[in-house]
Amino acid sequence: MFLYFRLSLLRNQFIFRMDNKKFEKISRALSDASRITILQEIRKKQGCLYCAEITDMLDLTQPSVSHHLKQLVEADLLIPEKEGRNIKYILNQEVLADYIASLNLLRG
Amino acid sequence: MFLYFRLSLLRNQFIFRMDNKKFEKISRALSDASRITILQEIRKKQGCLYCAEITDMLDLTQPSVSHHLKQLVEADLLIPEKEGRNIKYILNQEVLADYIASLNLLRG
DNA sequence: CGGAAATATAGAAACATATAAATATTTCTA
DNA sequence: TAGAAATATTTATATGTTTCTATATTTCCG
Repeated sequence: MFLYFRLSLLRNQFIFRMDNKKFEKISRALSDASRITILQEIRKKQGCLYCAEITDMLDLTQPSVSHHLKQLVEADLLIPEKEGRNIKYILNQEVLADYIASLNLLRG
Repeated sequence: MFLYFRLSLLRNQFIFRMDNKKFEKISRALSDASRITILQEIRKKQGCLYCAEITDMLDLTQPSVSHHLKQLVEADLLIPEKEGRNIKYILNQEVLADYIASLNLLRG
């Protein structure tokens, strides 16, 4: 069972603190060069990119890219949206905001 | 060689963007339950804790704790300060702020 | 319906990580 | 200076991660 706590109101949007398990999972998802690149490229494209575009831009085989995308989706950083046989990946702004909020709790 | 770029001025302090290698290293340091606990406990104690206190509070052997502390230090999240045969670990607020700033760059 | 295109999964190899036991190093103190 | 206390290093083992090749699944289109 997951317990979330409301933390603060920012940018007209609720920010939730995440538990340590989730924080750990997101950190691990962020701890790989290819996955960081994926997120940066999605940011450049205003928040979403297609799977095929990601596969093209990385110097990895298709299954490897699929593996990395899975980690990002399982960490809730990306939301996959099926469009026929293509998949559009959308950056999950809320989870990213929650992760940042958790990091801010570590500060003095 | 390390190249850093000045990003913004916040809280009377410069925030620097970090390169992806450093971002990756910090993320990896944050991707372990014991290390997250260490940082949270340091936060509770206003930013610093002694090695012995950390070893006491974690249910791990001393070498394992030493290993985790090393990772946090090598990621620059903790600054070790020797005091005789004790070591005081201080949270590196600046690096944490830089990491958060990098994450904010991923947002829309 | 059959083939092609897009993505996912399974399996294996190479490498990295977490942990503990044993030992080493550093530094204080009696 | 000898021993104890605090921390680090080495070594070994078990587990996890990244990457590939090969194959499967899903979905479109002629």
